[in-house]
Order: sequence, then C-alpha cells, then structure tokens
Amino acid sequence: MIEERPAALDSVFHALSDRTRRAMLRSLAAGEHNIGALAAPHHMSFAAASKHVKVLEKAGLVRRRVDGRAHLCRLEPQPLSAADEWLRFYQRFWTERLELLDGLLRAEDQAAAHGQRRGRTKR
Amino acid sequence: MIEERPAALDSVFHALSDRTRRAMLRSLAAGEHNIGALAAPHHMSFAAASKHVKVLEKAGLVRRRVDGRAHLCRLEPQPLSAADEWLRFYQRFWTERLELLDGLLRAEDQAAAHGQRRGRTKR
DNA sequence: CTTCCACTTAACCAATTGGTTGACCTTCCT
DNA sequence: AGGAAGGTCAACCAATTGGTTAAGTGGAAG
Repeated sequence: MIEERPAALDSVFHALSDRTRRAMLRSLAAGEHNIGALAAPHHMSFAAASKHVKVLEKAGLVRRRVDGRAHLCRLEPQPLSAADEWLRFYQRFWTERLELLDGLLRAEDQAAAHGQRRGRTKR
Repeated sequence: MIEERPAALDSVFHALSDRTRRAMLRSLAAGEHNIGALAAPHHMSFAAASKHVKVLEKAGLVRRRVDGRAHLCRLEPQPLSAADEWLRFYQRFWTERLELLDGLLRAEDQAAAHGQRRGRTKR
C-alpha cells in the first residue's frame, strides 16, 4: 500500500497546518474572494496574505484568476479529497475505538439497570 | 461554524505534512514498534526518528510506553478523526465536482451514441 | 495626466524544521 | 564486571516558515 504522489500530500497537509490558511479556505468555500478580502479578517498585510495564497496554490487548493487589478481566488477541492483518502485508511482505527467505548458504556448501562450485580459503576 | 481547538488541528496537520511521519503511522497501524524499528526503513539516526516521534506525540497521534530499554509506540487514532471531520466539511465540494464531470461524460456518451447531432466531440 | 487601489516582489528578521554528531544513561547479555 | 543495545539530550547546521516593511507594477477613476 504505497503512497501515491507523497509530495502532493506533503504540500496539502502543510497548507492545512496553518489556521490562517484554513480560515481562508472557509472563506473561499462561500465563493470567490480577492486577496484583500482574504487578508482582511486576519489583520495582516497584503504581502503576508499573498504568501499564504501562494502556499495554497502550490498545494493545488486554490486557483487564481486575474481580473483587472484584482486577483480572484477560487477553491479547488480536489487535493482535499486526496488527503481525505489518505485519512480514510485509518478510519477503522478510530471507529473501532468508538465502538469499543460504546460497547463498554452499553454494558455498564445494562448492569446498572439490573441493579449492578457485580459492583460496577461504583459511585 | 468556528473551528474547535485550532491548535490541535495545527499540530495534527503539521505532523502529517512529512512523509517520513506518515510512513511511521503506517508502520504503527500494524502494531506497536520501538524507535529503532520506526527509524530503520528511513536510513536515519535514532535521534532523528526520536524527533519525529515527538512531533507525532505532540499531535496526540502516538503514545509511548517504556519497557526496559525499549520505547514502544502505539498509534492513537483519535486526532485523525478530528482532521477527517475538518475535511468532511469540504466533501460536498469535491463530490459535486465529480458528479458534474460524471454528468458531462454521460451526456457526451449519449450524444455520440446518437450520431453527435450538434457537432460535439469534434475530431 | 495624476492619483488611488490591488497586488507582487525583494530584503530582511526571528523562530521552527529536519537532519547531523557526540556525550550520556539505562538495561540486557555474557 | 564489562560491553553492546536502545534511546535521550544538547549543540550545531542549512533550509524553510510566517511575518514585516519598502519599493514597484499596472489597471481604474477623478
């Protein structure tokens, strides 16, 4: 089970590892924004926002379209699906945990309902 | 839709942004490994592997148990589910894309089957 | 034409990253 | 007891990161 295009995953996960960039993606989920609009909520300079957008572009998460003096950015969701696919391999691990926990709680509930025969659920 | 514990997502995505660490997680998915076993496939020093494991621990993705002189690491999948949950918000975007593409291909197939009436699929 | 406006680029900075080597500490084996 | 095995820690290094300011480009608007 070899990883397909590891460098792509590197850049996607790196892009997602900064909360400012994640917030930018949220903004872009609502539609196209120019750089200024992306920068505004984060009290940062144009230059800083420009760098963040470049990181997102390098990860393939954003595409830029120049319209006059404005640079319109749009969300490009495909690389996120690659990240999700990578994560999905581990899904069984965390769902197993949750089911185990669920089973334990269910068993405790039953024991309690039957007048806790074996002294579980103490206090 | 505010992000819950952004620092946790920061550290998880950062941990995943390195292919060596992702490979370590794959190893750990098969069961406990000590530091040396995690380092071996990556032709790197113990110290380097130790640093990677620390990054994974800080993200909550790995728990360490000391047994004699060996440090046994186990996968802790919970933070991955948080990352997956973050990604799931965007799932509709990439599935929409795929469905759109699927629809277009289906339409082209139909047109071709009917002797391409409007000159599509030229050449 | 001139002046904003939206941005990019370049230079710089401090902090972090991913790696190394060398010294050290335990623990296991003989 | 003595040495090898498993790992940590500290120091160091080059490269990257996330941010800043300052200067420059090029479209829009008075």
